[in-house]
Amino acid sequence: MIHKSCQFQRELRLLTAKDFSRVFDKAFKVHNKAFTLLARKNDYNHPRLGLVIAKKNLRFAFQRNYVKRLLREEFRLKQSELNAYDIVILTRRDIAQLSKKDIISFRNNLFERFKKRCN
RNA sequence: UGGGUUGACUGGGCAGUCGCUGUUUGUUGAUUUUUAUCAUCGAUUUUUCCUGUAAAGGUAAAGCUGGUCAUAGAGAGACGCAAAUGGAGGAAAGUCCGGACUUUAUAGAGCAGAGUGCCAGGUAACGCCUGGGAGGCGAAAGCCUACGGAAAGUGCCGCAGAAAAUAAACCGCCUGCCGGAACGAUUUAUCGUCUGGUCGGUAAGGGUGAAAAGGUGUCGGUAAGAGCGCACCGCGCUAAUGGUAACAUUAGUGGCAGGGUAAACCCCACUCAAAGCAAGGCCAAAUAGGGUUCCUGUAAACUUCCUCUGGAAGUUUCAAGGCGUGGCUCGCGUUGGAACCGGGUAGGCCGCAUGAGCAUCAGGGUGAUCUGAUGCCAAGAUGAAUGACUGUCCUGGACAGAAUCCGGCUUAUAGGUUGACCCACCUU
Repeated sequence: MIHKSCQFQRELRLLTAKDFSRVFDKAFKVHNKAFTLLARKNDYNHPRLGLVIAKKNLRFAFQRNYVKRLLREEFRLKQSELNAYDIVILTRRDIAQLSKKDIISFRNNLFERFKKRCN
């Protein structure tokens, strides 16, 4: 049961354009320098994650992959602490100038603030 | 040993924990297909009996067919679970070339357009590669080169310069002619030198320019000069020899065509149909719309018939009606009903991982590469996987992420391994 809470399977992701536009329509936001987080309550009993990593902000594919992996890993490990929300995380323009260390700290900051908002 | 040139390989390792994704096997078995048996229900056919003038209705049996339930057998099998096993690159990048594949087009030929451009070979093909030639750079190994045509035509070439091309003559140089008068000689009016003008000759020298109609010469020649002649070099043409060829060498011959620019138009030779995996193929819900068939109803119109103030049949048009608005009436809104067919959207599946494949060995070839034998199967996602954390080791990890697939080119790249060659120095 414990290990199950650290999985990241298909049902934990936003899969279709409908899911995404549902969140974009009506969501509350959490910002910092690197990311924007949009969230909306869903009808399941688990959270779901969707990522929007714009090519405009991060030009090279390896950078985009790196950011995606960071966010996905954090979501995977923290999912039991999150409520049943559909979450969409967008990158912001300034992220291209940040170091890997900074990106990690901004990521942690984002999730902390999101948890506070939920509670 | 140091410096240099040029190929080939590699692109952090190990252990543990957690995760993503493909494949295979096993397992559970939602669901589903099919067969058999039993039960039950319906349609239909035949027959029995009953009612009825008839049409028809009811009843029972048999045959056939379909649905449902149960049991048994066989098969498929989602989401899962478990185990095993695979999971980015040398450039995956740029999208610059060439192919495969798909759809469309296509008798053949031509024009236009685009591309290529020393020769030969390799290849599925290429603008790639290999070998060779020519030119250039370097002391050498070696490196670089869009390397066909300017003697088909057109365009462009500032400034300078006399002139930028059937040549011309600014300063010069030189013969002749007409003068001058300084000097020298003497034959006393002639010669030489100098000097002014002029008819000509000249292209050696100066000057301009990127370029001035080959270059060099203690050569000959001349009034001075000049390919005017000669020798050598260069160039053109011809021949021979070597080479598949590009080309090279040698000999003869011509005193010698000719400014540059063709990544300017152009000419010549050769090549090319177009669009791309969002190609393209298949399955296909809901809603809306299309077509075909059947059915219900009643009204109107028309036609035909009969026992003619009426009735029956047919055709066409239509919706009385139905449904919704809690029930009823009015009102309002909406609409014939059913079955089937085809197109097609969302969505899904295929295309899609066995290939101009890789490894080893043998053989042919200078080589690119080809042939044969044996062995191997090596990412396949789709809101898009190939990762995170911890420990440890070292030389402290660069550039950078598959998206239909191959062959190249170009660009980026920390460090490491290794072959060959050149030069210098030292030792023997």
